[in-house]
Amino acid sequence: MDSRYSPQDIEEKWYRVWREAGAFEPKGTGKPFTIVIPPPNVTGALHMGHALNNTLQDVLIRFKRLQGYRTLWQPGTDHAGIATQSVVEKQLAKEGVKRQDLGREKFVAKVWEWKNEYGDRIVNQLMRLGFSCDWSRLRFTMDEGLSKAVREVFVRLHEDGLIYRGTRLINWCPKLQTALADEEVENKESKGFFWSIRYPLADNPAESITVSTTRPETMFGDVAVAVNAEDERYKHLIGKQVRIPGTDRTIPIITDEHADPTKGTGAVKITPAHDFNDYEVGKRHNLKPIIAMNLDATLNHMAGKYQGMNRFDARKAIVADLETAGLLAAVEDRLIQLPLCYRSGDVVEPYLLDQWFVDMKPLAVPALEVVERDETRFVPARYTKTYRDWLEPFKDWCISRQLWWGHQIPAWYVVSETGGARRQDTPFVVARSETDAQAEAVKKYGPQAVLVQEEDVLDTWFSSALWPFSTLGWPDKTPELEKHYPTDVLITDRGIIYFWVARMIFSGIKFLGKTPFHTVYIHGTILDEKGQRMSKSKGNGIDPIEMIGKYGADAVRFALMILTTEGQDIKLSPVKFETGRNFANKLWNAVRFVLPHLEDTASGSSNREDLSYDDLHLADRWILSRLDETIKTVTESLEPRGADGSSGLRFSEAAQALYRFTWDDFCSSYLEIRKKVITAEAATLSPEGLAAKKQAVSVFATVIEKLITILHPFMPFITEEIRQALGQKELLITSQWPAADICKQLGIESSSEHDLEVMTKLLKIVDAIRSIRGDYSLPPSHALDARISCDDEPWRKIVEAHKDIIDSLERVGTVSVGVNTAKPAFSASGLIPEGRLFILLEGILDPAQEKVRLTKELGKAEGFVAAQEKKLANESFVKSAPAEVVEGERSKLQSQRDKVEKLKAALADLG
RNA sequence: GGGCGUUUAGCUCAGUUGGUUUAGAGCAUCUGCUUUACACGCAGAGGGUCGGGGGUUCAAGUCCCUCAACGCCCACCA
Repeated sequence: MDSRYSPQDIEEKWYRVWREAGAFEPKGTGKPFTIVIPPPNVTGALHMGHALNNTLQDVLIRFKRLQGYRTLWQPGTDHAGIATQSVVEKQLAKEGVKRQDLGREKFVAKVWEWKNEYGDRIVNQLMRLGFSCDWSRLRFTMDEGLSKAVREVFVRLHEDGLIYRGTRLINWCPKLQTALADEEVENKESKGFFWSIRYPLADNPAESITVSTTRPETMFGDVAVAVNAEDERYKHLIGKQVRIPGTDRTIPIITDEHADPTKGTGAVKITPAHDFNDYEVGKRHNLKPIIAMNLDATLNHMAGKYQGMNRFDARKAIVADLETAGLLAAVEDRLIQLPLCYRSGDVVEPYLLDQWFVDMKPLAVPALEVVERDETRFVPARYTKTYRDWLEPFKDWCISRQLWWGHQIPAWYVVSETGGARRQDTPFVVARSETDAQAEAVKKYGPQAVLVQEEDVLDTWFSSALWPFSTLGWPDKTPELEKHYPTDVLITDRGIIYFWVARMIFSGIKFLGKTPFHTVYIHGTILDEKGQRMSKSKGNGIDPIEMIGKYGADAVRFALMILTTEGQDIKLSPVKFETGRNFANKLWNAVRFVLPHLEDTASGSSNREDLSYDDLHLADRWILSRLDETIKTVTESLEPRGADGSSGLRFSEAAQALYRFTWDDFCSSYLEIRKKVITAEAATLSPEGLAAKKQAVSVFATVIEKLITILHPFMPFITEEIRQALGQKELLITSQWPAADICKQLGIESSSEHDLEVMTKLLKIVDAIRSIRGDYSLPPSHALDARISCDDEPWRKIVEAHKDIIDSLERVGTVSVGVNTAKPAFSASGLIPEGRLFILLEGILDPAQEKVRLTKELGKAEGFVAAQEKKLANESFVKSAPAEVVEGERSKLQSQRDKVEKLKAALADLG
């Protein structure tokens, strides 16, 4: 074994072994535990967000697998409608080809080609991190099975009257030429203008009403001017007609509550086809909307001379013309919220169009209830509010997209009913297949019915919403569905609570009658070291694959886990992975150190049954009880939902417990104490010595075996490698999670508290010696003579019995242990529990320095005593605080008083 | 405009239901180490009074109010 752990050598090997062993597949008759992966886009490349998100899932899955659950981590990818279509379009553009040149069928074939060629990239990248997804069950949202689920859901929702087609004002992306859902629009603040325009009265052009707008180019779609009924300024104008400048068209002045007298001029133009508020106003007043724009965001025939101009050029031209005509009353700078398409970044136009919608209220109500009833819980809990606030307004979901890549809507227009053409009033049938559609159309409209399928595809999120059950085979009744739905925990980021989480919950309830997961864990966002989001355009991303190459997959995983505290964003920089790498190296070396002795005593974990309480050294008992504590902490921290209903998923806490135990307790203390015994040359030992060595090695083997098991979810590769090095044949990944009962088994439990106490005190003696060594900058080569003075005989006996612990942790020449011994000349004093410590420093001791050191400590102790005395002198404290708290404070005071006395004595001794 | 989060050593962060820590860790800094598992290491040390202000309480980093800074999300661009 090399002194440096080289992850590169073993990661690929173990991943292959695990896969060949089928270790990732659900097995056995244990209780199922299921996680569905948030499917990455097929176009995606692995980023740190994926690394974090999936490491969390893998930690849980491996933990539960070791606990004996029948685990399924269901993987897959998302077809990502717009994103994927854009990628392929861009690629074609390089060859000078437009998708329209190819036609729909050929273009879609091209996208499939692209998917088949590059779609596995992200999957392969996920594998590099060791993720134990059941890859044999890899799914894609456009697979035949999942598409079947999509059609089934569409048909059923339609049958239930929850899907309808209608003309509504929707968000239109002119660049992508498709409708968008509300959540797909991002508002961004931007500089703009607020123009006030005079609309002359029809019957008296000398008089006018001034309206204010940020979008003058929509004026050709105006159908009214609204004022507030209470607004004195305009009362005399209500009911009159005004002429839209540049046209002959006149519109009425109406009253509506929407007109706010405090905003602008108080009079507002009403453009129902191009503004969401105006749309509502128009409905209230029965005003027919007028569309003034084409789908490519150029003005249409309503705009007269501006026809054909794009919206931004037209705006400039119109404003200039108004100014010339003297109709521009005012111009004001203004910050406006520009609605942008989340994919293309183009300015979204509200547009009146025929689209398909899902009626949300009947679906949302039960989805709110499961959260109310705690059947699904958000961690952190605050996201419950985010979820609720989004669902509660019950806004219908626009699900149709004018794209080619996606699930084509399973609706067929009976064009034969409208003269062979598809018109707005053409009837349609919705069915699971074209054959079914045909049959139904024939039944309804006769044998001459001619069908044309709806061209629109469904919103990508429509299929992702079904992910927890479509991936398991629904609508078929598969064994997987039977066992693994509902799933357990969903782990994702806050960005897709609306898009995805909410929709999975209502879909799961609607079609399977149960919420799809009991816990939704929302992790933080990975930021760069300055706290900015990582993005391609900023170029501030950290590539996980590069980090794996540099530090190893285990190091990347471990660092991310130690940084994951509930819901907190993570400021990341490459140096953070050093923690993980160093930790792996530490563990590696501990094993490397003891391994030869495991072999030469043949006391590997296989024949450990001879471990018995009587033979155990104090350090053995101590490390075993620390191990039990660590097992308990890690187990409880990882549990998603404790028996008492408490939330676990404290990843950082678990990782830190493992780190501390391994580094501080196991390596720094335990191994150092037992080093001599463990490494003693077997051939030179007496029978007793050999037995002691075997004991020590057995304890080491026991601890390391349990330790690598509970560490395995975090660092799967190195732990599997160590397991094999220990001579175990069975794979660690499918072994057993340990119970925190080793001490109990060995009969240590009854005395463990005392052991812990003694050990802690002994370690404090070592600390005191080391502290003096440090203060005098004495190198380890300088062996110290230590005199330990105990306050009483029983304690002296214990210290005497465990002198070897002190000796092994600190280079001492002689250690003598007495009771109330006098301070030797030329010695430095140290404070230890139930005693005093003297280090002989003849020729080294600097009384002045010693005085400074002791005085400083005395000051601290005296300050504490004063504070404690004051506290305990406070009658209301003694009266109101619980007895044990008061008692605790009293004993603290006592021990500090003791300390003060000893320090004073030490100072007096200095002379 | 509304909602949420953050503010604790130079930096990055822990700190459960207020009281066993006179505030912890890692990194960085300083000192001493070729101690034969590990310099991706060992030992020691310095460094915060917990954003500001007010309040509740015997007791507050921990609860309440308020102010400030930073960040995120949502909101009809009249």
